Amino acid sequence: MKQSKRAGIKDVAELAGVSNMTVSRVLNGTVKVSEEKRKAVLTAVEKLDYKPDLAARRLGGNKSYMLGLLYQDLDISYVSKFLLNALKSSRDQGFHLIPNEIDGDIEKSLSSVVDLIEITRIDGLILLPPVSDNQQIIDVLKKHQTPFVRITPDSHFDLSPYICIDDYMVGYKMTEHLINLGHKKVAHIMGNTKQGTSHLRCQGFVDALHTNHLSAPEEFIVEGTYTFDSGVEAAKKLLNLANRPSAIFASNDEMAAAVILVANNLGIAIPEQLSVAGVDDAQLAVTLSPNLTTIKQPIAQMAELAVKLLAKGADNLKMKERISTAIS
Amino acid sequence: MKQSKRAGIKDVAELAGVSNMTVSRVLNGTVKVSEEKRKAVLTAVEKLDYKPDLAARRLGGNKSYMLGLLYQDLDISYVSKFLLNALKSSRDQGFHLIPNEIDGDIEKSLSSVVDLIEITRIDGLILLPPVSDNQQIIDVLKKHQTPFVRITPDSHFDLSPYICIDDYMVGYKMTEHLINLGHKKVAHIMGNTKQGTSHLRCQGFVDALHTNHLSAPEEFIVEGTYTFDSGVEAAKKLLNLANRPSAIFASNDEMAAAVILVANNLGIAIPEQLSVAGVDDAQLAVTLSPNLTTIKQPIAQMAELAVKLLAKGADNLKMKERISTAIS
DNA sequence: CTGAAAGCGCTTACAG
DNA sequence: CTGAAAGCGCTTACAG
Repeated sequence: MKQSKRAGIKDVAELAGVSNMTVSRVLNGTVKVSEEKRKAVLTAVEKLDYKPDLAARRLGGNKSYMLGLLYQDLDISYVSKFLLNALKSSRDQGFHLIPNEIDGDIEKSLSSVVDLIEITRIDGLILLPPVSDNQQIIDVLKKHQTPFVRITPDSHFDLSPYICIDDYMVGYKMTEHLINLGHKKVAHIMGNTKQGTSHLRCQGFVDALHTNHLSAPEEFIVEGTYTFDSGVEAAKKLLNLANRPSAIFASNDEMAAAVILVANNLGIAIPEQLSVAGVDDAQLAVTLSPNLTTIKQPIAQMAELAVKLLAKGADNLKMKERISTAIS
Repeated sequence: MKQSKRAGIKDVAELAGVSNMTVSRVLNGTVKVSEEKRKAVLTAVEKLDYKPDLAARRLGGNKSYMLGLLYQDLDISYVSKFLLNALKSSRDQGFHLIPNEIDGDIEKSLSSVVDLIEITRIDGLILLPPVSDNQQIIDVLKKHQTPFVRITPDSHFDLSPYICIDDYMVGYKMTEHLINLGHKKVAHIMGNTKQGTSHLRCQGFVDALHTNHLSAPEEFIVEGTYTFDSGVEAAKKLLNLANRPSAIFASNDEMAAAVILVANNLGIAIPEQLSVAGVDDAQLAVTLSPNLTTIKQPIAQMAELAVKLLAKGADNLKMKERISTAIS
């Protein structure tokens, strides 16, 4: 209470009867320290309420305990929710998160990112879509060899570690959800077949049916391209079938919305005669229609995982992390 | 391009033919340096693309170039907008902003604030409402002698510097706005007379009338308490007047909404027979009714001012800063 | 106006 | 497993 100054590492070392290094090692948990000394250090730390200075740690070592978050528009609910959760996770991990906007002024944006790397020496960056696919940003990060994790990138998946939802499980769970609703005749509108995502979701769909001793006739799986128009085409095919499905699971919400439109035009009542399900993509975080079942992105989990990956250090970065999803 | 390592202050000093100190002084602009050397330094800085390391600056000196922002709920549009603007201003001022949530877990929240002060050694904090009136937080900041600026606090204005809108101008401008609309008979519903804010807005009202060679009869100024109910009472008094006003300026939106309700009940058409104006308080940032003219808080300006005040250092902190407003 | 010295509080090698 | 030394890259006094 009467301490004129905050306790430093040497105060702790003195009280514990060890050297600075032992204190440092106990706190960082990198190297083995004898139980005896470890306890003495911990006790001293507790007693003095010692907290290692962030700047000194950065300057002496090589970790800054700071992470950056690159976003484009904070006003988007997806972004602010991610930020909120990322801030919480960062705090839990003992890191600070510095949000940084990437806007139209790309020169300025790039220079602010470089400053984050060179001046602040952040330990890593999280890129939110659409920054996840900003080649200029990625190039700069690569050049500076800064660890970064991209959230749901659209392409170039091999460029860096990234986090996306588990698309197989998306397909599986949504299909299972429809089956649990009592549906036996479930159809699927695939997304663009050039994207792995589409196939994963479709596989989940097929497997969920199989697990539940059901199967879909060939004509129940229609290819789309994730656009509303392609959804309209696909829906027409499915709903004009002699033996039409009682539920349609579209690979994204745009196509699901198209299904609803077509059904309405055909006088098919939703949800009485047809259940429609979609998947919420990327920044979208709203349900397009009250009659549409959709899968929302588990933003909190993605944020937490992103922070943890970077907090653990660049070495632990795998190329891909998948997150399970919840149906709403 | 081929530099194996980033340029340090000594590299700049060497290139410029001066000492480290001269470089430091030129960059911080604190002390006079001869024009000749200053130019040499600047040239060298430019050539080497020198950027002083943040941690070293913090450790060597006493500024961290980091600010904290305390908020309670990022989902509130007022908060995310403030954050966004504060982030931009911080960047412009060469500071980093670390957002930190204050939630129900007050122990944890307080400790995170203490960490911000003791570990990160931020240079100052911005408190957003309702944190601006959180006594526990304020006590901690006072104890640690950390500079902080409160945004639109509700009370205890002498506890710290704070930023609020210029209430006199709010009253003045809104009244002027109504006069410009052609109104001659403008009434005012004051807010709680125990708060200075109410009197300032009322004075602005009176002065605006006066400047425009108008005046309000005594019964045109009614006291309210900022509540909806008090607005109803006040509106009844005003609208039942034999010579009733053609425009009513209420000191906040709650009371203005009440006026609209009462007018509707009385069969008075808005805006044909009556114009209603209010003031957007604190976190509110939406217009309550399409027929209501309201003054919005200049969030961007407040954020910028808050950052600038803290960036300039504790010495420059005045107790009160006022911001002008815009009518929408 | 300018500089040489010391120090900020940690961590990285280097020894043992 | 543990410690003494040196250094991270700046800035603060202290001199002149």
